[in-house]
Amino acid sequence: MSVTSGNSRRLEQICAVAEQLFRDKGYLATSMRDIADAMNLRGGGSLYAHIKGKEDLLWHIANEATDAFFAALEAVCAQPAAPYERLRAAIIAHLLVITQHLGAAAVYFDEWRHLTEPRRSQFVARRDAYEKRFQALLEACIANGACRPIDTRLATLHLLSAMNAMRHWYKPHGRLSAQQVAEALADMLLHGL
Amino acid sequence: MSVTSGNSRRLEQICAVAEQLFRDKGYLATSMRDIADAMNLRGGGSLYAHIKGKEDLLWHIANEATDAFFAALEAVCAQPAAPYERLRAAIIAHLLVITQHLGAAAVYFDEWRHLTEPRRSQFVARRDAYEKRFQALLEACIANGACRPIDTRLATLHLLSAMNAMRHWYKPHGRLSAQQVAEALADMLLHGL
DNA sequence: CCAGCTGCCTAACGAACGTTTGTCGAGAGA
DNA sequence: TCTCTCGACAAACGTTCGTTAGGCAGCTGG
Repeated sequence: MSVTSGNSRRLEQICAVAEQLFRDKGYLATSMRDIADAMNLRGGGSLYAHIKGKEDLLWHIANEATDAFFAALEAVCAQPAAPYERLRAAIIAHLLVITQHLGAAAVYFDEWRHLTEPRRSQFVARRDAYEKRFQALLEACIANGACRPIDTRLATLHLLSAMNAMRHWYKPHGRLSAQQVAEALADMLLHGL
Repeated sequence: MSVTSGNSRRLEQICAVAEQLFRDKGYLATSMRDIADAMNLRGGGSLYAHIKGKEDLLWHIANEATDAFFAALEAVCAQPAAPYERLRAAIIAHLLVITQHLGAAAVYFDEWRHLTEPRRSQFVARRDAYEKRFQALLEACIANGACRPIDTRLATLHLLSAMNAMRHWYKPHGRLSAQQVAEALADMLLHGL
């Protein structure tokens, strides 16, 4: 994973700080000196004992996010359930991953395009595979009669992008818990306003 | 509008090119030299006969987008209609503005945060006002009984962010026309999957 | 025919960026 | 105690950025 040396505890700290800054200001607007400052280091150079370059941070965070989404989806699919219940569970699981990894979600949805090849293509391939799994869940619902026969491609694009848009307005420690927000959102997505 | 001189036809051309690049690569990743290149000019300096600075372009595009959204919403509200039909018309109008101004939409939703104060605050204020108008439309539907009594704040956030997420996947000249996509999306938002 | 304006060119500026390098103090192991 | 390792420090590197300045071609109105 492109680590140069030693203490991987420290690497996780750097990634956590970078995640927050990438979400707040964006990848390009975040300098190595910003990250160093946020860790109480005096110069950006100190970070290079732990990483090979700035893009390593982006790559590491992007993969963490991808892993989290896949893990949540596979946990849902591992359990026996009717197509509709499975889709609903997958939606809620996806939303909960976002609420728990807001920084990584920003990288996963917005900042990934600053990856250079070939990592960018690798990322996109994994992302596409995840979307196909979701589309299959939706098609199972329609085949089952649990959903209206709508355009599945359009519906999948809408469903995923609508879920992902949650990162723009969800605030932790708000009036509702993450679980409550996720359930309410799943309800609106499945049954409308 | 921060124009330094002369031909405002040329300014519009610059903005059109910048809009495209800001959408493709992001504001920070787009250099003045990139914009000049895309206009077949040989150096970034030539642009400064028409603008005062890079941020002027962002500001100009952001305002064009805001104006377009407000104009579409006011056209809908100017016509007499029941709350539900008015909400549906507003949704479709909003989606059509996005399909017709994909570059400006990218600035309106993503790149605006690179505006510096006080313009950033001015932009956010206008954006908030627009969102409040939409929330009022939704509340009218609930008061009317046309919609279920859901959490209006949550529903508004979801509705707006779900509509805006369309910019990530909509492609002009696709299988469906913009009008068809907008109507299908409005249907899914209002009635679920 | 010429004066003036407009728009683009070229070159350069200072600042900020990611990254590299050499140094040094603190702690661990023998 | 000596030695080795590790993380942080400070300074500097080459590049790219937004921006400025000066000059020059071509059109326009008198």
